[in-house]
Amino acid sequence: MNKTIRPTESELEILSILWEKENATVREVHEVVQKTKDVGYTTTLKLMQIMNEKGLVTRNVSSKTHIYTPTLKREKAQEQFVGKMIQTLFSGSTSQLVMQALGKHKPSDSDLAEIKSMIQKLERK
Amino acid sequence: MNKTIRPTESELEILSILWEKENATVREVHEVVQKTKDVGYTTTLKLMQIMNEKGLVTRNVSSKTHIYTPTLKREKAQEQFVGKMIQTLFSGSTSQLVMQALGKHKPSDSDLAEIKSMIQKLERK
DNA sequence: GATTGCTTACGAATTCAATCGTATAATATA
DNA sequence: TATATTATACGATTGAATTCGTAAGCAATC
Repeated sequence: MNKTIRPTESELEILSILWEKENATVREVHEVVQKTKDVGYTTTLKLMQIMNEKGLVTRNVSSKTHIYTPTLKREKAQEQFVGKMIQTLFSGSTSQLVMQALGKHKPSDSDLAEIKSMIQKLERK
Repeated sequence: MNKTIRPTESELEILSILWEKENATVREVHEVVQKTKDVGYTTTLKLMQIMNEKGLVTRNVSSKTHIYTPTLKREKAQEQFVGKMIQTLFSGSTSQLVMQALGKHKPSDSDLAEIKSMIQKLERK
């Protein structure tokens, strides 16, 4: 049961927009999508309709313009993708992933502090 | 130019095997693939041929049994996917990715030490 | 009330990943 | 040498993701 739902590339992009906004209309989503991809409005619409069928989102149909809300939790998706990534790209080594991430995209000082305290917590275990 | 080459799911799996072994024949790769997926030999063959066309691998054809070598560097792929992931799944926050990874997949003590020293290096910048 | 502009629904076309069957050549072995 | 094994080449199929055109409804505006 509960087969792992695996958002596709485009679905993930839409989800990320919905996660940011909490919920949104097709047009709102499409406006953001258009900044990176050159696709028509109905494409985004169709995509979101499919996502609804798949259960990735729900929608409020009470007014003419529907409002979409993500059902898949961001944390869930993060877990899924990070796990897969560690396996195939870092041969199972979490620390390798962390090193790569820190090396290429340096976080702010306060974020670094946060990570440090997390490490200390882990060390005490 | 130099459009980003984006390995698909299956291609990534094959690449990860090639990265491990440095280089390998179709049969060697297929033997590993079979442990997880139930697919025919020719499927793996075809996949690797396509990867060759795409330039993801090269092959030495001097003997009957070809030997495949990855051209896409593991580090390159890591960079690509980690970057994308930070964007779509962690709204640009590297530290969030790091926290999630550490939380769900705790590294060994020595790895933790390594990460700590990396953070210290970053803090000095 | 007619026109214009959005919005959804839906079917269809296209593209691409993945899978496999069959033919053919090369090699090993009986 | 004849037979069996193993390899590549290649076409074809399947299924899923993506894209878009068109129709139809509703609402604001002329």
